[in-house]
Amino acid sequence: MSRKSAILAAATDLFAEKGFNETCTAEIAARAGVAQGTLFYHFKSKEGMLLEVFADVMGAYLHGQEQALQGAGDGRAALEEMLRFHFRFLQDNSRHLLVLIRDFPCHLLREDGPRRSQVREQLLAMIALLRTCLERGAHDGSLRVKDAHTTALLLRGLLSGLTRQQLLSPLDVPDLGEEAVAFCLEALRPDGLPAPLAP
Amino acid sequence: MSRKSAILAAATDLFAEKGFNETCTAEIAARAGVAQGTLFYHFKSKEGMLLEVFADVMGAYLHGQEQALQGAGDGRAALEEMLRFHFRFLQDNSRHLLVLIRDFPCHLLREDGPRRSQVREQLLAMIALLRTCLERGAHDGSLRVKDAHTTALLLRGLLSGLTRQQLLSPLDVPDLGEEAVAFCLEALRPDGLPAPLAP
Amino acid sequence: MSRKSAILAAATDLFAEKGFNETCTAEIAARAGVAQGTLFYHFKSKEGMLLEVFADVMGAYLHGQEQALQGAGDGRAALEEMLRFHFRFLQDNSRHLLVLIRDFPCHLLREDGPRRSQVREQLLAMIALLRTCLERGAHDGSLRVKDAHTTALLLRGLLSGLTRQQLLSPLDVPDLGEEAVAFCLEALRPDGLPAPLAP
Amino acid sequence: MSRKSAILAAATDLFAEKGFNETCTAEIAARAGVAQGTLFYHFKSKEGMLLEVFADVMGAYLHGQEQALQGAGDGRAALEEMLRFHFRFLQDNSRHLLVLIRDFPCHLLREDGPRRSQVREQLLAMIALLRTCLERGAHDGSLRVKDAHTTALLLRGLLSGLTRQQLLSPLDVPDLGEEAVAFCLEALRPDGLPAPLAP
DNA sequence: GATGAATGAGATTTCATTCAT
DNA sequence: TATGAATGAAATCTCATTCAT
Repeated sequence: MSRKSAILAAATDLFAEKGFNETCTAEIAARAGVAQGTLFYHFKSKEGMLLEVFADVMGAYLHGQEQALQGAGDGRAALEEMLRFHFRFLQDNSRHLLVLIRDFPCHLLREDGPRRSQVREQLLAMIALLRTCLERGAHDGSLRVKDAHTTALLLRGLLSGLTRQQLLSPLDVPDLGEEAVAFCLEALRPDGLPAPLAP
Repeated sequence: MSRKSAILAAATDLFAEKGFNETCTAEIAARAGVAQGTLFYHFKSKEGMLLEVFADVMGAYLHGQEQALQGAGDGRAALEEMLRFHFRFLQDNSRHLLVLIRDFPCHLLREDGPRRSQVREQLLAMIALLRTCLERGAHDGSLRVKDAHTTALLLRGLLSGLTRQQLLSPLDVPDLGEEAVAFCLEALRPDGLPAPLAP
Repeated sequence: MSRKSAILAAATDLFAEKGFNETCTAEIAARAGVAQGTLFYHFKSKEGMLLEVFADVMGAYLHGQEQALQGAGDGRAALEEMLRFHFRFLQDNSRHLLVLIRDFPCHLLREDGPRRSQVREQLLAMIALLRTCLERGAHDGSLRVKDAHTTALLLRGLLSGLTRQQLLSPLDVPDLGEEAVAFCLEALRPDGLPAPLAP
Repeated sequence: MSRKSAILAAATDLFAEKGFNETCTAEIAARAGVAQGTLFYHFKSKEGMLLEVFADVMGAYLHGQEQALQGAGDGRAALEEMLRFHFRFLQDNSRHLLVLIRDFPCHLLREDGPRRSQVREQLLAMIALLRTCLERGAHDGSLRVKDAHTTALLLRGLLSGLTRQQLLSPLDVPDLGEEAVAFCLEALRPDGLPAPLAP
């Protein structure tokens, strides 16, 4: 593993574990097994590391969501796939996902810059993916959706809120994946379609 | 206004505006119009200020939710009231709510201490309120709820996620209050109950 | 001596001795006998210290020059006083003067700021003083001056160049004060006026 | 152009533009179009680059002054040539001259070393040139000079001070070349010689 | 109760220089 | 001859907190 990826891995771990602010660059360097200066040879700044970590994790997540969307049948099935993928990703990569939701670099995105716009685009891409899925369902009658964009935002809020609660809550929160999937599908169920039998 | 409440007000504003880490105590003192030392006469530490700000805002929020719960008729109506109260609070007190969701003191709550347990209890109280509401609906048949605790957690996750998205997203997010209320009610609608007419 | 003036004194010494860039803040703190943080309690930045040191020394210098100008008789005598004062100041306060000419904060003055404009004004004040003196001499016939402003600039360049050479040259340079005074007076001697006898 | 001269050219530009301390080696390498390591293959250190840049510029300057001195008639004419050459050089090569006067490596010259003594010798050569000129004038009666060495130092101080003021002053300083030449010639004019007519 | 000067530990970042290739 | 990744020492500055008054 190259030094740069060692740094990236160390930063990902630490940002997830302790948060961006509480992680100091000396710690990242130590965990990556490189000198402090090496960090700044490979990245412009600590913030630059976060942005790159961010883009990487988001890239993997988006890739998975795209595949979930493509593989599925009707809109409802696609949505189910996407929701399930989210919670699977949460289980398998909780460390990585934590970076996304812990220090989502809100303030970083207000200003501009190449990395920044990349992250913003990824965020929009996720919403677009959800919208595509919802529009398909609206079209084929498998989902009841009034406004696809609004509903996409609603779903994204729900997913990120649940994930945040799961990973960061001081309370012990059980895995709400199945419940959440059922909740969403039910909320978007067309009138004619009967509720699925409980498992 | 006493010095202590001036400090609290200043801290609330700044924590909401810039976040806990980015706010320095000198700034709080300046905005409150007191000396830096005065901060530490009234509070044990900067973290202590956050905890108190937190408890205050959460107290007001909980108070409102309790009233919403008590005033309403059946479980479904009560839930609707609670959800609507949340988004009204978000509109009227976005600054304050921002403190709750921006720096939700996750790491602060892991350790113990008197203030810390207060905050944890408030968090539990909110979930209990939602559960009460859901149980009432389950009992009177106005809501379809399998497990009240799980659903309460789900609703809390949804609310906090949407609020976070609303207040912190780098994207322009419209007010999703109405959509969210409809979404939740629909998800919990009993089979027999017809969907409400669109407005 | 207050801590702030101790810092100022230490900074003056070190800036004169080693130059601004080669002096580190830890050294200033050590020599002033204060903690490093104290520097930044009293000054915004290291550059802020330089600016203040600068303004102080320049203030003392200007004060002396003003007195030299006021006390003298005709323009020629006034100029002589001013030139002599410069070289006396150079002898008595070489440490302080060194700060002025070593790190004359050229680049600092391009941008703006309250301190910066103070320094710029002091610089202009010095030139104005020289011009006043030259104009007086032009008026009373004791000096031959074509353009007072230009000549003032020329004299300032000469003085600072000589001072710089004196204090910073790697060569051993003798005190050129007397020579310089004679040189300047001779250069500005009106046609009618006989050259003074050599001492 | 060889790599080494590309480096030298880049260093000259940057040292003149931003000063020695504010120029970093990475920048020099980038502007020269070579790798950072290459800098240290050709030069012992960053300081070594400055010394070489210095010697080069000083060499060109001295060469011009020598020619000015040789080509002229009596001492007075020679001095005039030399002074004029200085200001012409200042106009044509302000970038290069800036290196000489901006970071005149005072502290560098205190210690020893082969390059260092070269620079010191060049400095002495310049003074010697001026002295030669003054002595010629003293001898042929075209200049009134009491002590040639002292006056040479005085002229050098004047020239470098004016140049510094011209190139680095935060104030807008007009070209003082003509004034300076006149000023010096007048200061050294023998009693019998009438002042030249104003142009 | 209130102050604000002082602290010192620690954070990020810079940069000349080295060295294996 | 040339490279460029890597270094680590050092520098400036921040900031929560303390304490004598």
